This record gives sequence, C-alpha cells and structure tokens, in this order.
Amino acid sequence: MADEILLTREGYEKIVKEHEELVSVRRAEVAEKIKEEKLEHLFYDIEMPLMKCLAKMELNGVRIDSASLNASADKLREEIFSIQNEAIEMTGEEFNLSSAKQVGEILFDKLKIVEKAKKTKTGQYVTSEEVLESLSSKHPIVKKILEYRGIKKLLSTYVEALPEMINAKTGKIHTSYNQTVTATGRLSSSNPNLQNIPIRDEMGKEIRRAFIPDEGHVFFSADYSQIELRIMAHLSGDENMVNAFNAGEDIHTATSAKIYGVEISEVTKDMRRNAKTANFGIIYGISAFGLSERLGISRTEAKTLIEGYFKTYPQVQEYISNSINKAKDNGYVETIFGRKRYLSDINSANSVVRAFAERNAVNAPIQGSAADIIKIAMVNIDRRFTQENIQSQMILQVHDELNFNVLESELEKVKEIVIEEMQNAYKLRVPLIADYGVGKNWLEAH
DNA sequence: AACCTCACG
DNA sequence: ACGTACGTGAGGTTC
Repeated sequence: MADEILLTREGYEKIVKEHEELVSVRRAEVAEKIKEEKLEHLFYDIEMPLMKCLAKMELNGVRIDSASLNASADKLREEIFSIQNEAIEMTGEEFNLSSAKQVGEILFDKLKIVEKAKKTKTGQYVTSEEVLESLSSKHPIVKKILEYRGIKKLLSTYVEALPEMINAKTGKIHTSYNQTVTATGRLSSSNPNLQNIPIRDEMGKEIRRAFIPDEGHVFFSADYSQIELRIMAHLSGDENMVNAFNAGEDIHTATSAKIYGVEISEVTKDMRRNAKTANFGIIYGISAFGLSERLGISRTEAKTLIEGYFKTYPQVQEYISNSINKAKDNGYVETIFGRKRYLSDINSANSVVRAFAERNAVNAPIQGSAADIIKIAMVNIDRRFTQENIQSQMILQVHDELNFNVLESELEKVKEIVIEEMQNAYKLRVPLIADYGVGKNWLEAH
C-alpha cells in the first residue's frame, strides 16, 4: 500500500519519543477509535505520525491582528444598532431580530407576507436564508433581516470571538484538531473552529486579513484542485472523466461540453454552472429533486440532465451502484486506503433512512480518500521539514488546504516541499494538482 | 439540552 | 406516498 512513502514503525517510534508529551493526550482516544473501527492498518502509517504533526500545529498556533478585528467590531456594532431601529420603524413593533421564532411571527402572522408559510417539524416558521431570499420582494423588512443576520453572524462568531481566544503566553490562537470525531476520516477543528472562517462573501472574507504571519515571515497557502472529483475519476475508472483530467481540462467545462454535445469553446456560463452542480451532486448522492432545487429547473429537466451525465460518464453510474451493493453485502464501504465507514441503515425498511445510507455509501469513500491523502501529505511534509531543518511551520488544515507560517528566506524551499509532497502523496489514475499563493495574510495568500 | 440558523470544505 | 445532496462546529434563543 503506502508503506514506502510513509514512516516505518522504527521511524515512528523514534519521532514519538521526541514528542512524547505532545502526543500523549491524543494517543489514547485515537488508539481506541482505531481499534473499534478495525483500522489498525492506518495506525502506524497515518494516524500515529499525524498525532505529532497535529500537536505541533496546535502548539504553533496562528497569529491574529486583533487591533484590526476590534476596529471592525465597532463598525459592525453600529450597523446592527441602526438596522434594529429601522426594523422597529418598518414593522411598528419591537422584536428580537436574532430570534427565528419572533422573526417568523412578524413576517407570517403579523405582516402576512405570504399565504402558506413553510414550517419546521416543531411547528415553527422556517426563516432560513433560502426562504427569506425567495420572499425578499414581498416586504422591505425581509432584506433588513437578511442584512442583520449576515452582520450579526460575522460579529459574534468571528470578530468578537476570535480575539477572546488569543493565548496570553503566545499571543496566538491555538485551535484543537480533533482526530476521532468524523465519520469519514476528516479532521475537525474546535475552540475555535478555524475550518469555517468566511471566504465566500466579500464582507466576510475580510476577516481573513486578520490571520497574519510572524515578523519576517509570509503566509503560504496550498490547496488541492478538485480533489474529490479526481478521486471519483480514480475510483470509478471512468474513461471520459479520467481523460478529461489527464488532458488538463477544466472538469466542469469538459463535463458540460459532453453532456450538451458541444465543443468546449461553445460552453456557456449556464451550461457550465449546470454541469458543476451535477458534478457536486454526484459526489453527494444525487437526486433529480435535489438537483432541480439547486439549479432552479424542473424535475424533468433535472432528470434529463442526470441521464445525460450518466451517458457521458457511464462508469460513474457503475461506481455508484457498486458502492451501494458493497455496503449492502458487507455493512461498510471503504476508502482507497481501507478506512471503513459502517452503514447499519443500508438495508433499512424505511426508504428515507435507507436512501440516506445509500448516499453515505457513495460519498464516504470519496470524502474519506481525500482526507486520507491530505493526512499522508501532512505526515510527509512534517518529516521533510524535520529532515531538512526547516524552521517554517505548518499551522492550519482546512480539508483540502494547508497553510504555513514561512520564514522569508525559506519560501522557495517550503514551496517545493509542500507542493511536491501534496501532489505525490498518492498516485491516482489522474494527476493530483496543488495550487498555492503567498501573501501578508490568509486572504492575500488564498 | 434541543432547536434553528449559518460559517466552511 | 414519502422526503430530499455529503461532512463538520458555534452562537443565540427557547424550553
């Protein structure tokens, strides 16, 4: 398997000795999880050396520009205050904009902006962003509520919370990487969670400017390009998908051209968008309903799109049924490296419960293999840094991305090591590509 | 403690 | 007839 690129048992013992204290906390829970889930084969190769790597990352921590966060906090608090006043003026009533219950009652009982409002299983009105967005033309208060939610989220979850987490001794934030939490083999991050720092919205992504390198260092970020779809291509062996990746094509454009039967140059924005959503849908366990919801098309159109997809990538369709059958036969599915996920509901008589397990059967090997691969890369990068006496530090992992606090004089060397180890962590039937960036902060490096 | 909502890959 | 895409963690409200 991956023995030759990973640590031997002897090599592992030596390194653990050097970091005994750091890994001792983590060791017991990892050992237990591994034993429970019969994953001994991953123990010495991946999870044990990863303990030391994660312990170092936690100890290193990440430097935060708290002055800039505090300045943003003042501005956001002012905006919250004025939105609250406007909301009172617009509705003639004082209510808590943070309360989903009160917001629902104002919108649907008092203002009656829609005849039939969607409710949760507990009988409360649904006021999620999705619902509110669709009702934003009905009454100006709806947009105000969305604006309030956006700002309040940034303020309380990030701008106010992060400075509170700065360690007095180190002046940095030290997250916890949880090695035994997820069902698929991914890590999770908590106290604080540094794997969900905003990036999608223009306003939210500004928070990343506060994540800065040490003096004399730069922020270096490297991430895998389309790793889950590449794994899909690898696991299914689908000829068309493998060829598209080997030709270095943009996978969503290539998918679109094949589904719609046009040249790559003729693919429109809408066509690409549909293919991209379909590609993600496949990874998550697609349904015509789900796809139509996300694309805003009819279920029939979505069904046609899915049929076109499977015609284009017939072995992907085979992979899906093989995965589900494997789960039914064995009670589990596994990643490329043999990490198992048990699916006890796979033969459930309840079709909703069973369908959920079937989607897990499709998704877990893909998400889990990606998790295994980046873990292998982390272990190998950590070893190279030690061997080559690199002072720069690995500081953050965000599922398909690694971030480093890099001594300026080491930048070229670190770049070379990180990209090489990420791209060669495991040989798939398609190339594994890592992109990277450098900057004065996390936003600029991304 | 449960629920709703929302931030990320 | 049914409910509806995978995996997480955190803040605020409600009970």
